[in-house]
Amino acid sequence: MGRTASGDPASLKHVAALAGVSVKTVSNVVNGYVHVTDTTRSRVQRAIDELHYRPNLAARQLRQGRSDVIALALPELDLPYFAELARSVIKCAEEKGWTVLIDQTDGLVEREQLVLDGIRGRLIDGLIFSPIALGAADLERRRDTTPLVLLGERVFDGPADHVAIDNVAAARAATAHLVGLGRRRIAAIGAQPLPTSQTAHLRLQGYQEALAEAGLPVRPEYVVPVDRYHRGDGAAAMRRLLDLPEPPDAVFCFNDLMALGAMREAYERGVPVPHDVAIVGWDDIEEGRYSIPTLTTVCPDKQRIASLAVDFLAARLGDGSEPPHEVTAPFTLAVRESTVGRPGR
Amino acid sequence: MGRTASGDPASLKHVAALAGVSVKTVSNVVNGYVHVTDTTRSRVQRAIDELHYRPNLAARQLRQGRSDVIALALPELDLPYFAELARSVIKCAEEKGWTVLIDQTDGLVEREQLVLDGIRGRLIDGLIFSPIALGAADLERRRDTTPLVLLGERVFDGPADHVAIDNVAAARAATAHLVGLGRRRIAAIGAQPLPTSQTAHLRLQGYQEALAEAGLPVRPEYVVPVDRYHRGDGAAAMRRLLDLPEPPDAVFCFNDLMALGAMREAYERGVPVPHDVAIVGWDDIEEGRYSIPTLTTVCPDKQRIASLAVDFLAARLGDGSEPPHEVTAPFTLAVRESTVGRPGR
DNA sequence: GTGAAAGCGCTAACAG
DNA sequence: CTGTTAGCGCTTTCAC
Repeated sequence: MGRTASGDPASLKHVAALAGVSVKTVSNVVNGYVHVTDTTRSRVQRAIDELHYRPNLAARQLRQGRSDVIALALPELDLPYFAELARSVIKCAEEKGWTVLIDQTDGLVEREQLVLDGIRGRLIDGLIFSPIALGAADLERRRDTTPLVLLGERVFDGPADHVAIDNVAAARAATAHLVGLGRRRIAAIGAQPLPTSQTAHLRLQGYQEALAEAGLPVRPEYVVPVDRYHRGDGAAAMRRLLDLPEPPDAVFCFNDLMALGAMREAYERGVPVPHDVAIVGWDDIEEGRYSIPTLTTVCPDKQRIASLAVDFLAARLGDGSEPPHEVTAPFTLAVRESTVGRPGR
Repeated sequence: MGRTASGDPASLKHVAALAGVSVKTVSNVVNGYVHVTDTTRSRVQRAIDELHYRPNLAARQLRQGRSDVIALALPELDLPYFAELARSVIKCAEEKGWTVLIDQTDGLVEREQLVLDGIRGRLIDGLIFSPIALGAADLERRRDTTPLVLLGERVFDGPADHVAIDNVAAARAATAHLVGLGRRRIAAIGAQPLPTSQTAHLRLQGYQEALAEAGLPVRPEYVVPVDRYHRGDGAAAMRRLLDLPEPPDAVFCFNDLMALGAMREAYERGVPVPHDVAIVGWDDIEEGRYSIPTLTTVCPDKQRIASLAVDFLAARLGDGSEPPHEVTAPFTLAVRESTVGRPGR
């Protein structure tokens, strides 16, 4: 056995001593350098195995100035959209040899501010951030220099890369689909009181544009604001809509979770979907492919979004000199039972 | 401006120079030590603010031997059960001042092995691991000394802390519930061909015990194996069951996702749930509270599991000398529409 | 109360 | 091809 008979982890020095070589040689072997004799290599390798040597990443990072760790900051991990996105980001990052550390902001201003302030102190090489509460001003004010890629709406032409989909166009497409089905009393669930929420604002805009195009009025009572984008909020909003003297015959929900909540509420009230009320969601979460009925939805290309974000970060880490990117990821509209009913029936 | 006029991040030395004190004093201020004059403190603080100083966590870790980062290794982040669990773990860890880094294993042997081998170098202080493919033998073989807490089934009395629920009892309760409703042809979805899967084995055992207690036979054709625990697997399994000459009048699915898939399949075949076939799941994911019909399910106390796991790790990090803990978290059975139908109808 | 110096484990630079 | 040295930024002695 080597010097580290007890539990204390072995260092390069221990391995070098056991193998009878210098630390540099061990380092060369560990890092897979070519200029090492096979005999030396195998001798070192044996020492490594014997001591169960693992490189100390903190020391390496201190020396090299990078950790190969990036942070992914998002509101809630148990919101399916973000969970699916996180899965893709982690997968893409892994291909680059990066580890992902998760920051859960709960969409709270102070948490998001901390993330932006670089709370992770040089621990991370880069940050992929999906802001909810923070707006353009907060981002402009940022002093931390950690490379940043923003996910979600394009809030401004700031100093950060940005990956988003065309919210207005997608919202217009979703609403137009309902119009095309002959629906005339089309409501929207997901407006947000806070002016910071670009997402809600843009989707609302697309909704209004589509109505205008169809010559339909925008009825204020058909635009329902919500606090969060959870199932319960969708259900509550639907309750309000169905209580109206003239309830809508279609509802465009700004995310799938609310759409699912709204469908559940319709079911409880005995209102058949899509016959009496058609429902469209947004996010294309797996759940909507198995719900009863299945959910028509706007499909942002999540894998694409994830890979673009990771690629941007990679470019930024390569040489910090490129101009900010802004990219619009593609989307499609998946038409399912919640608007057109069951085929062959 | 201080020495770091350009973008290079400021170090303790820079701050010390600007404030006209030694690095030690700055360190004292940063770490909130008491023995510092108010005047000194404020002077240092001003320098910190001016230079936007952030401590270098890698250097601190190298010196202190700990990073306050833990890893959470689980199969897939977009499986709602794990997403919800991850959320809780991150929240609990945060209360301890820890950051969580996610390792996604996809349930693959090699990935799980890497996690266990301490691939993270000394980057992480501890590991919370939910194994799928690895069994007792692999865990026994582990050489890495990073404190480990296992989530899920108690595969063995090994050298690691363990948090799980009583799978046999919960499976028995779920099956007994179906028996109590008068169902007599009760199937099970989720058996696993691999002998390593303790989870599937234990749940199957509980199912069989409950049938035996009720004097019902265990029909081999009613026990359906699956590859993964996804919605699609549940749907496929249900297809097989409904194709039987004598289809079951109840199905116990080993997780919610498969139950949801099974419900969808029943719907597509025009088989009413729960009238013709009652369905029980396992995990109590949020989705099952809004599905149509809502899903009867075994509810493991996820928050409890998360906090126990984090607490174990904390104890282990405090002084590495305690004996391994094994704790059984509580569970309940949530009875919903998928077995008893809609109340008041 | 504050300062000076050593060293955590590693790799970059330069010798040999 | 391999060895030596220095130093990343921080905290931890130990002086003062």
